[in-house]
Amino acid sequence: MSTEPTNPNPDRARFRAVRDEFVTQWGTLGSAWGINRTMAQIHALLMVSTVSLSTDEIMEELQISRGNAHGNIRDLIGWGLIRSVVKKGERKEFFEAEKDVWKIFCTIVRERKRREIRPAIVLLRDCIDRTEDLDDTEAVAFTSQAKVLCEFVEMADSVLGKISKSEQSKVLPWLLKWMT
Amino acid sequence: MSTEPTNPNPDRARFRAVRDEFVTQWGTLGSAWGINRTMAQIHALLMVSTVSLSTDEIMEELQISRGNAHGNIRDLIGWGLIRSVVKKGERKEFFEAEKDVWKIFCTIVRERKRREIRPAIVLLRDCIDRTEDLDDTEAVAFTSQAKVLCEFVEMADSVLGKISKSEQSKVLPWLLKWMT
DNA sequence: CGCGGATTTCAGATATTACTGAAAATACAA
DNA sequence: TTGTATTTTCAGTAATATCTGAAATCCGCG
Repeated sequence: MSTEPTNPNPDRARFRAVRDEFVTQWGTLGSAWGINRTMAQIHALLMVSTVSLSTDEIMEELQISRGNAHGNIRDLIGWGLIRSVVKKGERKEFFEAEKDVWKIFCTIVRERKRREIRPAIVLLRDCIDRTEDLDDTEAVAFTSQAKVLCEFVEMADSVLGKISKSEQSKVLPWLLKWMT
Repeated sequence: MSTEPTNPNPDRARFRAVRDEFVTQWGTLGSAWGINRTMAQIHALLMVSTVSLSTDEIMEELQISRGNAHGNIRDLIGWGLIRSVVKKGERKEFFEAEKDVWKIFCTIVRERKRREIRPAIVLLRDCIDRTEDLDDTEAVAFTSQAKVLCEFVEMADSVLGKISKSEQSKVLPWLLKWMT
């Protein structure tokens, strides 16, 4: 007899390994986009989970503390990327992620617009307001560049707004057609 | 007579104050997008500067060390957002930023595609490959979600590729028209 | 060569961000 | 109300990312 116990379910083990790698790597990718690694991991985990998970299950899967899990779960709810669901007969909260990629995309776009694009516009407008009346060469160039940037960001803001308010069924085919 | 010396050039002082705030805030915004604060600040500084700046001038303006300035300047060159220029009669390097917003946008899109979108596609394809043959319910759901994500990211990749290869003069008016 | 200004490197210091874990607060059933 | 499961908070700790500054290297010039 072998000293190595035979793996009782190699398929399941393989699935777990791949899923874990996905969750881990998704976390890494998230940090490149300014998203907290753990938050991206929890999101990834819930996106590919068929059932809703409790805080304890998330803690166990990702080997993280309660406080960490809790905070990041709340943040994800704040972003609108996951929601809490009540299971009958269960006292604790369970969480599930939106699975529809288009909806996920629109949610992220909306939140980024609100949290980062808007503040950029406010900053640029303010810079323009406070330098428009100056006539020093440097100042004029500054104001002019700020205006160009501002117009661009404002345009991006409205385009993203339009897209995120559209139906997937209207935008996607149309994008695909335009892409050829 | 006043103890406060009269400011010799209030306009210039105001301009400096606004520009400094712009540079600082742009750095903050950058970090929300996963960009090193100092790198974003150097980029901001060069974007609104009418003249090219040396490493020493950048160090002075942002009050940072030589090593810090140097590394971030190299990174910006790596992104293609700034370039070094030689001034005749000067031994040291000077740097200037691309000022055209559309070009800046396309450069960032191209680099993000290469550095972050492509790796995501590789990850997703790999996850799909390694789970496609499994028939456990969980695994099937995982593969299916990975496929949906992958298709979406691939589509985003091509759309962004198309846009960043287009002429501003072709895309912008067209976007504006579509937006109304 | 050898000098001197400019650039590059990198080990150690610092700052920032994220995480832990236990205590406090809360919610709910009996 | 009281006991218990669950959630929330947060001070302290850890991990990571960033920065400093001095030494090493590079490079054009006489």
